Amino acid sequence: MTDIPSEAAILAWARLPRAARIALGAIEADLKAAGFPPLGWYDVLVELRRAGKPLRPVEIERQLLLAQHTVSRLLDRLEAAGHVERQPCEADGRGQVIALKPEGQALLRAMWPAYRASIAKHVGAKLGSSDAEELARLLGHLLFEPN
Amino acid sequence: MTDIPSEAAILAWARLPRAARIALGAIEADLKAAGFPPLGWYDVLVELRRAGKPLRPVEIERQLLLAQHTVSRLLDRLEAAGHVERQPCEADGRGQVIALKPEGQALLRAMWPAYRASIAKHVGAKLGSSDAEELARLLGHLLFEPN
DNA sequence: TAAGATTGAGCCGTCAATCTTT
DNA sequence: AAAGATTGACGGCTCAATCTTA
Repeated sequence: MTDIPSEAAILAWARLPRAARIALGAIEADLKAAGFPPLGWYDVLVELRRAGKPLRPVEIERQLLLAQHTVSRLLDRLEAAGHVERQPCEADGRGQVIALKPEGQALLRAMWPAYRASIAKHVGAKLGSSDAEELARLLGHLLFEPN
Repeated sequence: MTDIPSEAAILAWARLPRAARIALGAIEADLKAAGFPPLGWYDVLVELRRAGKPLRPVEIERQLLLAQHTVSRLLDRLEAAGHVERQPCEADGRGQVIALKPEGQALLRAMWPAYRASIAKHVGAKLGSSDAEELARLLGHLLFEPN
């Protein structure tokens, strides 16, 4: 494996964080204007809902590809806002388990229509549907290829 | 234009910030391990070198798609580290002009081999060259399509 | 020793306000 | 009024250390 990336790889790399920052900024601005919290909250809550049961913080970390301390502080805020609850973990005394509260479920339901519309506006409208599929596929390579 | 994005658009959106965060984190970790500063520094310096002349902060903002205050603080650090110099702007008394110093040029030259190798490892190695081209093209849609 | 999780300190980006010049 | 740029206060992420249990 060479140390010299192709020109195409360099260009793709240069655009990747920029495109992510622009889209994320635009979508978060929409949500904020509608009175909603940052997307990190949504990501955690939706993960809990998908699981259908309380999760360990370490499971959330792996799913969202976030660092331990980042998740820990995110959970601080979510708990303070009443969306989740930390419970002792029966299976492992070191750990805890994070339970989704009804308030968190309600937040997910309230946010989704605005979030969905913002995705349509800032992502969907800029890509044909075959382009969107292709983009998802290529990003998947970056996410799932082993180092 | 609909408020309902396609499933493909939703998936592409979900992966975009995650892929960017993973790649950025991995590349910055490599650079940091080699004793180099964050990539934001490189981005600003390379923009100044490409221009071949001092730039206004507002030009840097537009090129890097960053906010005014973000660039202002980045320039604080770059100036404190001796890589750039703020000069008064002759054409517009409100503004300034940012000049690249030899130390900044030297940092660019020193960083590039490590940076390039890290791009190859974390981006190039995960995409075939036609995939890299395609990814760059699709990200371009997200970046350059009007709102 | 290693793994799950938290915490204090510090850095960086953001918000809102401000200043100067156009 | 509007545009370029900066600044104090603050929120959130990161680093390194720490604690507890496996």
